[in-house]
Amino acid sequence: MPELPEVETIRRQLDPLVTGAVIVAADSHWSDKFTPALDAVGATITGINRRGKYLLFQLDDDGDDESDDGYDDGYELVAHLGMTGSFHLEPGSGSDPSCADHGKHTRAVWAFDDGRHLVFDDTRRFGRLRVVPTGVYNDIATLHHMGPEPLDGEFTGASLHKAIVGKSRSIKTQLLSQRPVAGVGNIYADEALFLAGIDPRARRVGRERCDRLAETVKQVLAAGIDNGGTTLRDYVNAEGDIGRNQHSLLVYGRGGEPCTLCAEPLSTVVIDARTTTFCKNCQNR
DNA sequence: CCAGCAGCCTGAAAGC
DNA sequence: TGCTTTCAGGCTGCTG
Repeated sequence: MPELPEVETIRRQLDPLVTGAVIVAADSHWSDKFTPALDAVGATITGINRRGKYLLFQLDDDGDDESDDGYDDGYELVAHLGMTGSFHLEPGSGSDPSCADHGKHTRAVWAFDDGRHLVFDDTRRFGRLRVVPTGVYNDIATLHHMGPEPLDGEFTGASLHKAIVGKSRSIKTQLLSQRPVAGVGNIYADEALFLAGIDPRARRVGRERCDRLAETVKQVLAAGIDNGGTTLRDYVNAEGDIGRNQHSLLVYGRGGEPCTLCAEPLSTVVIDARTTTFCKNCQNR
């Protein structure tokens, strides 16, 4: 389940390898979640950015701006990995890409002018692809309303508090909404709430606790990146390797095990259909 | 506008 | 040649 650290790990690996490549052909799974892959044909990849859990492949549409459509800044291939998405490159695969020639769960393939293929696999098909004018996210609701990047300085206890004050949903639900802060998923939400001493079911979190939570969100995401992401089931980076951060998790997936702070058994509850692990003793509502 | 929830997906694991 | 049920969950789109 790729969250910000996993997506950032992939971005860092892929960016130097695909920058400058020209997409000469593409193929995709029939679902309209993936057919937008074909819209990138003809473009040159000028780099990869990331916003929250979304990868943003920057596309230069070859200088053909005669249409004067107001989108001189080019386009972006927006990719969300969903639960099980992954990217990798295959060398020298030719200019006639076909998903069927790759893995059983390959959902999109882009052929480059040098013969390499960029391959997107996604077993459960929770991922999505779109090509949009750069920065125009009106049709991608979560991206359009995305909160600040957690590691770039804009995200603070004050901004977190401002984003959640007056809302009645649990703090964990709000973190997962991507609106108070970008890129936090189930694993890192549980970890950050544990370190901040906040019960994930809490519906009122004051300013001081927001200060703590903002710090622990940054802490767990930065550690996740340093460790190359968390692999519990499916996640692999662009080189096919698993992450190492699963060895650093303090609560996620450890229901029933002793809390590392007080040794009481960790509790498991379901919040919004997501398994949630926390310590009733160390985390307060 | 917000809160809540069904639906999308497949394979691994558990249950019988 | 085991079948069935449960579980994992990010996001979309609908309802109230």
